[in-house]
Order: sequence, then C-alpha cells, then structure tokens
Amino acid sequence: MRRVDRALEVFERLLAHYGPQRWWPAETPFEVIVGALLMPQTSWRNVERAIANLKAAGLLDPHRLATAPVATIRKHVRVAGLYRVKPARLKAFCRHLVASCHGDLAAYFDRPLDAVRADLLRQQGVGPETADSILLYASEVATFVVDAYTVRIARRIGLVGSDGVDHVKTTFERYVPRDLATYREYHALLVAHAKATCRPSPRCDECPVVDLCDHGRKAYVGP
DNA sequence: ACCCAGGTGGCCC
DNA sequence: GGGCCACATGGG
Repeated sequence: MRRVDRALEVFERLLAHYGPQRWWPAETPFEVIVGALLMPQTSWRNVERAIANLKAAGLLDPHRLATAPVATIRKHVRVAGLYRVKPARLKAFCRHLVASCHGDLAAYFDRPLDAVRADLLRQQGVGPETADSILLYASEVATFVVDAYTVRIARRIGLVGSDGVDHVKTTFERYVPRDLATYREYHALLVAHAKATCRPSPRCDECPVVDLCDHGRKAYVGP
C-alpha cells in the first residue's frame, strides 16, 4: 500500500474506532495556550486541575497572569509539576501577549504564519510541539502536531523509518489534505490511540489498525 | 519502589 | 547538530 493511502486509511480507521475526539479540551483559545504551556511531561488530569485552580482564583486571563506574582501563580499550578519553570513561563508569555497585542489573541495571530510561529518559538517553554499545538487549536492554522506518540505510531504503521520529528511532520502534511478539522482530529486520534494501546508494551490484539502495524514483529522500531 | 506523562532547555562532544 | 540529562507532581 502506498504511504499516502496508509496515512489516510489509518485516519479513517482510528476515527471509526474511537469516534470524534472534540479536541482541544478547553473553553477558549487562551485556555488552550495555558494548557499547552503546562502540558510538558505532565498528565492532562493535572493540567486540568491547574487550569481549574487558576480559573477559580480569577487568574485565567492574560492581563491577570501578566501582573500576578510568580509565587501566586505557582501556588495554583504546582499540581502540574515542574513548578520552578512553568509559572515563570506562564507569566512571561502573558506579559508578551499584553506587550505585543494588549492580550488580544486574535490580533496576536493576525500576522503571517511564519512570523507567528517564529514568535511563539522565541517564548520560554515553547518548542515545536507547543507552538504547533497553539497554532492548530488556539488559532486556526492547519499545521500537523507531532509529539512522541505521533513519532512512535508513525514508525509502527510504517509511515516513516527511524527519522526525526521534522520528517514525520512533513510526511503527514504531504499525505493528509491540509484541512483544519482533519488535522485537529488526526492528532487527537493519535493520542487517543496511543493511550489506548500503542504504549511501549502494546496489546496487539486490541489494536484497531493491527494489520497496518508491526506490533511484536521485528519491523517495529521505537522507544 | 519503581516507571511514566501529549517537551523543553541546557549541557557536552 | 545529535545525544544525554534535569525538571516535579500525581497516578499506575
């Protein structure tokens, strides 16, 4: 099977098996950004708790976070771990938002894509995955988000070899039509699938794309 | 008592 | 530029 067909069939089968995921689980674009900054190496459950704490304290707002003491922010987001870096990143990002666009996200995103992405990558704690997550789910840019799960699954289904993140991203973007809803859904489905079966010790008999995988066979290359 | 989580930044070579 | 490593909480 050609790789383009495989990429599309896997999407269809994941969608059929898991159903629409309705990602990103946040109420506003700003919440998406806060969640993305709190996410690294942390379970979504704890990120949700941290966001709920900020909301309850009336701090879930660019201006409020930009001026709140880091110690105060830390008190609320400690549950998300890495508390010596994440609160500072959160505040710094919000200060940047206020300084560059008065906290108006629509204005922030209203620039050429390359400029926005480069600006995101300059912010503390924002790497390629966080930047693309923000663009895809907080803005409306059809860019393919590649996280550790995506790399692992892409290798399992034979879409790529032992290539790096950049190659995985360009591969998906070449084979999957550049459609916002599709990119959002595909990434959400890959995470759902990873959490369900495609962990380092997968249950092959439960995998909905098992005949496209090499679970338990030598062709599998991954962490 | 381990190991892991939807990465990132700072090292070192 | 690639290959390590610390980071910190909460859950399996």
